[in-house]
Amino acid sequence: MSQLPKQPAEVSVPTSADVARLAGVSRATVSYVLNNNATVRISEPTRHRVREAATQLGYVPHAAARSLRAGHSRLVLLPSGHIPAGPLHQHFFQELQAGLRRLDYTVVQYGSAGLADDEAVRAWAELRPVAVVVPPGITLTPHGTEILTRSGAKAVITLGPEPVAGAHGLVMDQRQVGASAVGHLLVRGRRRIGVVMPREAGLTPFSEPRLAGARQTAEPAGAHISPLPLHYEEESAAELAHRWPELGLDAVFAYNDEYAMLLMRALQDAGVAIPGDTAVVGADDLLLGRLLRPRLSTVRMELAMPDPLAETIDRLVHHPGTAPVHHDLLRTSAVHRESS
Amino acid sequence: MSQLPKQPAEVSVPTSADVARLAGVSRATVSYVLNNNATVRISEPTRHRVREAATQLGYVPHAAARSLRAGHSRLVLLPSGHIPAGPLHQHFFQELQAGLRRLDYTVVQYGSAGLADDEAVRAWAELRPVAVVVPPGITLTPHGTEILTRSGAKAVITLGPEPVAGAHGLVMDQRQVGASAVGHLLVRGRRRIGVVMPREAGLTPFSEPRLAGARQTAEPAGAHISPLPLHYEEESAAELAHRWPELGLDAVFAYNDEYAMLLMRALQDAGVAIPGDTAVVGADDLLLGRLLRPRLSTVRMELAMPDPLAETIDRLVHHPGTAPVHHDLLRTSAVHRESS
DNA sequence: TTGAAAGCGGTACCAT
DNA sequence: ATGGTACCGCTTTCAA
Repeated sequence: MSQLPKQPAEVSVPTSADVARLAGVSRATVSYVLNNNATVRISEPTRHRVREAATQLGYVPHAAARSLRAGHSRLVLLPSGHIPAGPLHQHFFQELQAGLRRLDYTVVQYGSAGLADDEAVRAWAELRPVAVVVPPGITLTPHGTEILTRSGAKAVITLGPEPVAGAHGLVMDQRQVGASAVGHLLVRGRRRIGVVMPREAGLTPFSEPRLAGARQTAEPAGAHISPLPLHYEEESAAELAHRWPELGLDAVFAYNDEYAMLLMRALQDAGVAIPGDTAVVGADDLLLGRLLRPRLSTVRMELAMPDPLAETIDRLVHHPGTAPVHHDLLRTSAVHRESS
Repeated sequence: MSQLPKQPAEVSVPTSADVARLAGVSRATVSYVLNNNATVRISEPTRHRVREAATQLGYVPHAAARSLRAGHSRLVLLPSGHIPAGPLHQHFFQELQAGLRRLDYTVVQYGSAGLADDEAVRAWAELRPVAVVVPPGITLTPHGTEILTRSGAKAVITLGPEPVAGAHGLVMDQRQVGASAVGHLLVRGRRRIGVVMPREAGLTPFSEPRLAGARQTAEPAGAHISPLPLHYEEESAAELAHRWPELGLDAVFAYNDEYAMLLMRALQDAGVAIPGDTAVVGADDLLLGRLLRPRLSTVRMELAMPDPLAETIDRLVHHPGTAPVHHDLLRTSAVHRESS
């Protein structure tokens, strides 16, 4: 059983020609058998000999050669950025990936951190993906879209907050998050609202739109929004809590539950009553937020239809002519607990 | 400026032949120029014309064709499983990826969730990666290793708790985590120690070794270990906390900080004094654990040398003969706060 | 039922 | 300083 072959380093990779030779047939026949080609009839004994030879050699077809010949790949590229992917996204991609694999696509994540926009796009294009799904936090320019389509991508899909010219946009409008949070706070009578802006790099693509959404919602109600830069560190939170009185805020939307928990603890330590003096709202509906006292109010987010998305991609691949689709994936709702 | 070309759907992808035609040279020359081939001298005007033509057509080389010809790729494959990747791993991979890219490798994550072991391995092998880095939680059999090396992989590296025959093992021995936690508890005089076992699927590759490490450390000290199955849900924790008195434990290692926070809250709500009645230790050293009262004791984990790992891989690629390396990446240390 | 051969997009040797 | 061309591994007509 699989005793490691201590060959002199240079083990040559078996090709379909090797299989053919061993089975005593032509490469064509090997291809027919291994791909179960229905348009051609191969005798059972031959099929058997070919299969036998293949497993004996440990033959694995060469994807590059195959798709080179075919003129197209079934590769779906999923660039990933520097953003620490939260459980929500991870789950979403997991589903998407499963759905695409069911449709017989090869899904691959390509880490693009540290590449300039167009470098990254070129790198993706070299792989000749049939579809590219760009998550929020990675910027795709119209020019980038063009490079991709010109290199054969049938579907280019952005998940960012803004539709990109030429690409199909499945929008995740982060503004909704800010809007839900602030809406909730307004209903509960708050008017002077802080919005935490994480200082951590890479989060701006999320925090800026959330702030914008907060502003849009606050304005008509005559409420006031103050951005509050914050590091994800105890000292930073303590410092912010320290000057809380002079800020004169009666509520804060803390970007997400983690920043909310951090800030809430600091505020409590500084003697600020929650929700008495200041209401606190997070986002993500983490389990941990429910363990705090008071329990953390939050904005719950759901990503609709990862699976239909797989089918949408499949449709786009087959009918590339289609006009860009724009869809909103994000569903948000405020969850009232005790901190607001 | 990049007005979207509303072509009748079938835009043909430009090849090096197209570039050659437009520049009025041969394909060979195009290759020389675009790859800055030093072994051949091309006149400046020609170089210019070629570059001009390439950009004008939006030419991007075809990676598959290139590596088919070259006989090898520079692809490093990084299978990813169903396990919710924590920040520690994400950071580690980020670094590894950056390091490898600096060495001019193409790094790609391949989601293998829902594939049987050998299906997955075949799928990887089809891509003819030059190296494969298998994270913990994904099982690689010796047979799988053989398939990969036979298909041309020069370096197969496992990050799991157990070295795999034939592969280079960069071990992350999760037992250390349990050992550190229990060691800490023993020093503080605890003897009847519970170990939380998450019921969530996919965590067993981590939880089992941690339990084993706990047992190994407890035994010589005459301490007793009780596994405690727990769902990551408030009800499950409450239920466990409810029968805490009858368990007669004076300490618990809660798998990680998240489970620890969950359990600690439930215990407090059930009237169990922490650390008076029961000491609690988590793992991961999350910031959030420091916000609890009492502050959560934890096991800090560090993944040594992601960057040297990139260079190790590079070396392995160049000198494949090398005997399997086995190395321990994980550094753990207990951090005493207030919950123990 | 099977085989011979062309060709996918690049690269690199050998001529010119 | 350039061009012609064989070849990488695989699929797919077309012939036999």
